[in-house]
Amino acid sequence: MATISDVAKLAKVSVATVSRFLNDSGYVGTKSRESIENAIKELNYVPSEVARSLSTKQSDIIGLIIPDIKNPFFPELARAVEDTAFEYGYTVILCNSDENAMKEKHYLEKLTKKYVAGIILTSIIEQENHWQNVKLPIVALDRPIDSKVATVTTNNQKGAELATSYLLECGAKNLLCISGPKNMTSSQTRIEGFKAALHRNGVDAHIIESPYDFEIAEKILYDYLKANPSIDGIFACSDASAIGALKAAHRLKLRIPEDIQIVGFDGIQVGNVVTPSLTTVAQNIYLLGQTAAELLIKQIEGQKLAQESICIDPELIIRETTRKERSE
Amino acid sequence: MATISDVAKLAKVSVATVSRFLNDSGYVGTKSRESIENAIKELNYVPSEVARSLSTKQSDIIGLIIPDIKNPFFPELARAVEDTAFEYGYTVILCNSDENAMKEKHYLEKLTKKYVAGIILTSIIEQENHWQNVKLPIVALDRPIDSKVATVTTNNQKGAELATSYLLECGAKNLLCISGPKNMTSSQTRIEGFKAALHRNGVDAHIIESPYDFEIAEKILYDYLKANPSIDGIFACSDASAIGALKAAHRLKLRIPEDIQIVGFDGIQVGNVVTPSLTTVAQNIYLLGQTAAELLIKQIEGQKLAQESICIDPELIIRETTRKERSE
DNA sequence: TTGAAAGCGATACCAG
DNA sequence: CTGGTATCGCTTTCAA
Repeated sequence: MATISDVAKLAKVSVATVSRFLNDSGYVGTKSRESIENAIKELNYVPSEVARSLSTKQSDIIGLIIPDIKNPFFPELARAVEDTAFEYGYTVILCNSDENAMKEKHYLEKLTKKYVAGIILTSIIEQENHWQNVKLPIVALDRPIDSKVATVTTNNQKGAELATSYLLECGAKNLLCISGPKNMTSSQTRIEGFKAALHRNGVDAHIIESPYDFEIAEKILYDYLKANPSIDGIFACSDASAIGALKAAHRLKLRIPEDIQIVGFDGIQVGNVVTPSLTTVAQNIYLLGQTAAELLIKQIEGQKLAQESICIDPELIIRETTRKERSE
Repeated sequence: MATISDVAKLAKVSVATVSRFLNDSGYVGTKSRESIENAIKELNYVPSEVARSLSTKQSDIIGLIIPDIKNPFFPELARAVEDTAFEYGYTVILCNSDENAMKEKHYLEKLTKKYVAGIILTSIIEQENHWQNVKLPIVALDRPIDSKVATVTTNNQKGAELATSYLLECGAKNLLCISGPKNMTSSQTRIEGFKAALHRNGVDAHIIESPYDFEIAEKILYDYLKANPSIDGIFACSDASAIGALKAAHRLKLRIPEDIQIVGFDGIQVGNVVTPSLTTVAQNIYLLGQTAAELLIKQIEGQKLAQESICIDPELIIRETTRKERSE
């Protein structure tokens, strides 16, 4: 691998001049410029980002910490982050935390060691403040972590209200809400929205908890629906549990949407391919990722954006698990 | 940020000693050890990987270049790579090439600049040899690129034969094969397998081409099945096109598997959630990724594995788009 | 068992 | 416009 001084030697100039040429900083004469260009060609020279990082204490690497890329919500998010990073000349390191605080900490430290430029984080740790030590620019994605940290989320409350009202509008009388894990703020907020919408309509309802996993949700819902046949409308806090509910209903020979209607939350691809296709509150996943990346890059590049938080509206996508019947 | 010399100063030893301590290389006296440990605690010292990289010319970063993380095949693959990397102390940079040679080249160069330790690559460029310049350890994943490069693939031929024979066994008489893009070796190999199985059985069949995208496949298949109602068995070279076929058949009011049977290829999650659930030749995606990562790390750590190539057997997963009827 | 000092490959300040 | 050189933080001989 050729180095900058090889280039300098061959071009018969100093390394300083080559460096200036490389970074378009300061003057470089036409002759110098030319011979440097040739030398670079000839030596097949590629500057070392590592050396540059060491001397500038900066890098163009962004760390992305998410629970699990296998979770269908995250590929699109990761893609959006990567696209945006690419556009601005950054590169992304992918870390799967498995919702595990130890792993999250491990990665945080590891990324710090690498002088990453900044971190985008869907954190499991919503209460502790172990990122206080992290001096880097951070953006919290999907889950807020600290009021001082820039955050990008979906308007969960609004989305849940949208879903719930629509279910009611479609004639559902006996509602069930499938919440996510209790420690997830987003799930809690969705439940708030659910309750608010019910309250406005004077209806009462059940709430049960299930992880965002369609097989587990299917089991839980199978038992629950069997025991509570009067339920005719379900709002699930995730598409995964909505699909679980759909499968459970299938097994119980309930017709969808005639006997029971279902609305999910997230807007992942599978919802569209399942039969009947899932009515859902779709988060704008790509925009979420893109916005987070842009916010981070702004911070990295110096613009202080004092506790800027961005909340993105979701959108109700009506498909086949609900019936529009204007409640007569 | 504290540096190694801060630690040395505080611990009243030399940086060399601290370095030896950090890397467990060479002797460090008990007293030195102790004071170094304290100094590190006190200063909250974290070694800089960048500086280390610069002096050792090594790093613990692995580059992973794939077409698109949104493609349902890749999240699990990426996860396997990341898990394995994590286990061995490496970190992975994710790059989406979009099947675009320019982007692929860009990333290859970018990764080189960063002194990545090695690269795992699902390449679009199967003919050109632009990786000849890349001096780094490389493993080709899913798609072979060069006989000199270690490769991990699924046994596509065998998988296709498995699928085709099974379709025949289930009584299908009039087969259609949906191939992938012509320039993909894996798709070509699957077609070989399809033909081989047919040949053994003296049956003839149609082959059409479709991208690995279920919406496009649905359109193509809708027209094709409409024009060729005699087709009663489909082998798709990807689950995506299989699902497209399934949807098309649905729209044509064909009953599955009574009127038409379908077998896919890949074994992605959605196949299981679609209705009826998809019979498919499942690649062992996780193992694929894990093996590639292990092969790469072995190379990185010095073991020369002259053109080692690993071919992993897929497995037929029988679900609901086929009917087992032992050919009457 | 320890430390001094020479790199690693760039950047950037300061003279010229 | 250009070049010398200190510096970034760590590793690695080589002597002591």
